[in-house]
Amino acid sequence: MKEKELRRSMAVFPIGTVMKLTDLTARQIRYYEAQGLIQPQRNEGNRRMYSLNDIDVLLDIKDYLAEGINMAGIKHIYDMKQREKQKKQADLKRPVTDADVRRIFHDELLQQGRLQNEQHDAAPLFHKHKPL
Amino acid sequence: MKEKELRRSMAVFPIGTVMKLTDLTARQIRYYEAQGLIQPQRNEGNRRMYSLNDIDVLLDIKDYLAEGINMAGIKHIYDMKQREKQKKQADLKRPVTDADVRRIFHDELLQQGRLQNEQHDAAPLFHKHKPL
DNA sequence: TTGCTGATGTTAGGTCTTATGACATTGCAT
DNA sequence: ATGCAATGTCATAAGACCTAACATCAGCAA
Repeated sequence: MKEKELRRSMAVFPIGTVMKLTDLTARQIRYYEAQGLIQPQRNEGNRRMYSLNDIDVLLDIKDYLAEGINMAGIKHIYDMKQREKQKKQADLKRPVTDADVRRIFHDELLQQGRLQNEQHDAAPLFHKHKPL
Repeated sequence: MKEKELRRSMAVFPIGTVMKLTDLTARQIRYYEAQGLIQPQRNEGNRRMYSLNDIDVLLDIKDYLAEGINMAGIKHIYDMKQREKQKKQADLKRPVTDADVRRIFHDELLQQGRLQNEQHDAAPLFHKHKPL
């Protein structure tokens, strides 16, 4: 599985190809990058080069936007995914100590607090269409 | 399997990416195209766009050349592959008749004749390194 | 309504990449 | 030595992409 991941993270597509594969404009793709949702590589000539993973993220963003979730919400979702990934990595690398258990509990409580108070943050989580 | 084939034949890579993935020069890649070994698509701006299949072929060409086989030999190999593929397709579509058997025999005999007389053709089959 | 903000469109000027065609080079094979 | 196969190199033109700035337009707040 390691080689597959590597292939999926190889930066091989210029923005023109990504535009066709995702049906997004260059403006949108660069904007999502500016929002920190993707981090394409650059080639020697300073041109953005995207991986299959990048394309997956862009397609997900499209879906989320279509569902009415705004950038702030999408960023939140990716922050969560990031945290989950890190947690899994850590879990694989060393046994869980009592201190870990306390920390995890603490983190989770913090997380719940954040979610409940979302509307007080910089931007609302939901937007436009499909009101809940 | 149909979708996978489709993906492998999608023209998504510009020549710069292909150069890196295959470690061939643009000159070489275009030359192999001129020899009919690959048929990359063109985008609206007339730029060559390559598929994963194209890249496979290019990597194979590299190997064949490293083995000392020249263009003529490589073309021959790809002609054979082409014929095999067509034969398989045909076999799947209809039962084999006596006429088919005769034709196949005939073709194979012709093929053998060509191989034996290769040195009388335009170019020799083998080349440089690794003499047999 | 008025004004602000988020997401995207559009444009301009500059740089990088690719296309084509020609000529040069290198190594075999005759 | 000659010829051909495979590749290098160069010039010119055109296409793709970059950054930065300003424009638009819908939704929301005051």
